[in-house]
Amino acid sequence: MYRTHTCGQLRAEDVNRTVTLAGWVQKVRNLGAMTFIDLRDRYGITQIVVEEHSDEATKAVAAELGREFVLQVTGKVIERESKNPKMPTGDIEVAATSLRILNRAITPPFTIEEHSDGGDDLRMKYRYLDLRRPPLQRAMALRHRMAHAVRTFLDKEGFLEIETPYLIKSTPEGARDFVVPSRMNPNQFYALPQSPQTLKQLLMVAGYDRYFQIVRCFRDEDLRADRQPEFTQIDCEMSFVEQDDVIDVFERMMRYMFKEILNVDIPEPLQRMPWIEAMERFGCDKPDLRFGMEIHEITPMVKGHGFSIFEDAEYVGAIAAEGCATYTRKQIDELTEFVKRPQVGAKGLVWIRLDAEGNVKSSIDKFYTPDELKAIAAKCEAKAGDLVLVICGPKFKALGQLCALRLEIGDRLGLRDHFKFAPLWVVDFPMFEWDDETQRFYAMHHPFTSPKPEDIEFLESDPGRVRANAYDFVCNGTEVGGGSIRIHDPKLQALIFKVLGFTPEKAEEQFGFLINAFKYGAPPHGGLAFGFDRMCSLFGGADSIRDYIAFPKNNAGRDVMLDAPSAIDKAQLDELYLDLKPVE
RNA sequence: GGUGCGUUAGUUCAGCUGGUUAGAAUACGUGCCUGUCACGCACGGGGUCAGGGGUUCGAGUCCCCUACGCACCGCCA
Repeated sequence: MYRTHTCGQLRAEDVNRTVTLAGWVQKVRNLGAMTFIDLRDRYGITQIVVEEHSDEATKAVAAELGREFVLQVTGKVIERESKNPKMPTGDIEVAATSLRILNRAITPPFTIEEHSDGGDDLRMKYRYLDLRRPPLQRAMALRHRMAHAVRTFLDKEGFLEIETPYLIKSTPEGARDFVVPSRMNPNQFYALPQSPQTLKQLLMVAGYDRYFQIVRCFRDEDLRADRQPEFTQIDCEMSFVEQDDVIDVFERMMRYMFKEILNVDIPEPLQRMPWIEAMERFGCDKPDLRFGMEIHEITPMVKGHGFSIFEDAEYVGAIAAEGCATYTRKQIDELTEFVKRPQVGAKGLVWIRLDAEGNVKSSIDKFYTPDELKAIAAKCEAKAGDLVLVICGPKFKALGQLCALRLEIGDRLGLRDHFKFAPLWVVDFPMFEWDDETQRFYAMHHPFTSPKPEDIEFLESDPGRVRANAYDFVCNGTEVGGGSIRIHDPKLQALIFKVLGFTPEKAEEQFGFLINAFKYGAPPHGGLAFGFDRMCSLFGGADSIRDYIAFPKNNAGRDVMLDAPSAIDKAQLDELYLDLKPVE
């Protein structure tokens, strides 16, 4: 037996017990006659003491120890002479009677402690060392507990977890597919699923009316802090349901998760905000409701005063930055620079300062009287001491820029507290999005999403006006989940494909298996999928999902630890009938 | 495809308007130390300043290219 206890287990009541521990040497403090060793495993740290009267063999081993040696210690638990209240095991220590080196370690490239001195890149390369650190171990444990809670809840609700294949058919709509060549079917490729969307719909046809799966999905698109090429979804689908039924189940699931994992009570029921309202009040479809500073349209108030920038604009909108009237010229310039960055793309920023006494001063004093400026400020719900910030342009572009500005101010004012949660549903998404480049409509969600019955009449005449039975679960400015009620009527599905520019032949080629299945009695159905990694980072209070994935990819989609992707040899290529094209 | 920031000791970083032998902290090694827990003290080793090109009497420092890292825009039905 390698150990009788873990390194996080022993307490004052264990004094006098003879124990054996095994773990990694985090730190050796040699005081000359005596040596202290911090021994670590994933349960905690226990201090080992090698005293002067210890036998020579034990002292010799202690003198040899280095960081991250794997060590087995046998000894007696004793009360510490000087206790350490910062450690759960701080009342005791183990007086070693025997030390056995189970394995040696070379010096690690960074310190393996609560706060490492290593940079992100280095820690990623030695991920197995970083994963020894308590913050990463807490993240892995959180992820485990969350997956467990999901399964517990959905099992109780009668959902079956059913696995779907990873080697499936490529469907060029949407994200780029990762593809896998088939040796037995030369020149043909599987695709890895971007989500099990069509498969779970087939499960509905098959009569499994409550399905879920915690499943890996793959998208060959550029990465972000909250986006990985392979990521995990809680994928769910239900039959004989309408939008309210789906929202009901998964709102209860989220309420259960918040309570079970964080002991946080979220409102009941959650707010449901129509997409257009989210856009007009917050500038985006995933509003951060942890703070106010909503966007207000002031277009009619500013027109007709000779300020040509506003005269030419389709839309003029503003937010009132709380307490920012004291911002210096330099700080306002910084904000102006922020909105003018290519990532935000505004042409400029107009400001109106409402000082503590209620006097106004602005960058457009020449064009508006103080009373007019005060009226604009009032429209934005600005109080004395606030700074009104105005952006104009094409409506949805300007709204997006105001959204970016609002979040920036929120960050600056510390209003985006990681441990405050503001969840909501965003509903009534548009069915289609127009793409200027390809001059066609794309499904905003996916082509199986059903339109609102009352909007079906506009499908052909005015597709941009049609709203979908689609809904997103949003929290703190992040889209955590999304779904829709699907189409189960083949005629309606054919019409949607037509609006999306699919010829019947193209639709048949890509989705024939689904269209065909629907001829055999498809129940009305719908569902949704949560981004599990994002949910973990949200619950863990982090911005990046990488710390909640044991072995994540870097910015360029590389696994720097494995050094993947990598070239394969000629024999492997030949077997797959593949030739490589030189990179330009 | 694009924008911004970054790359200097094992590690995290400093290094100003270009100017002698590139520093600090920490880690590492050696020695001393009986209550440490960020142990302490002393000494020591450790550098292709990411790579390439250019400007200059002279480049870690300025310019260009490349590579790599991070964040973001596009993209992510």
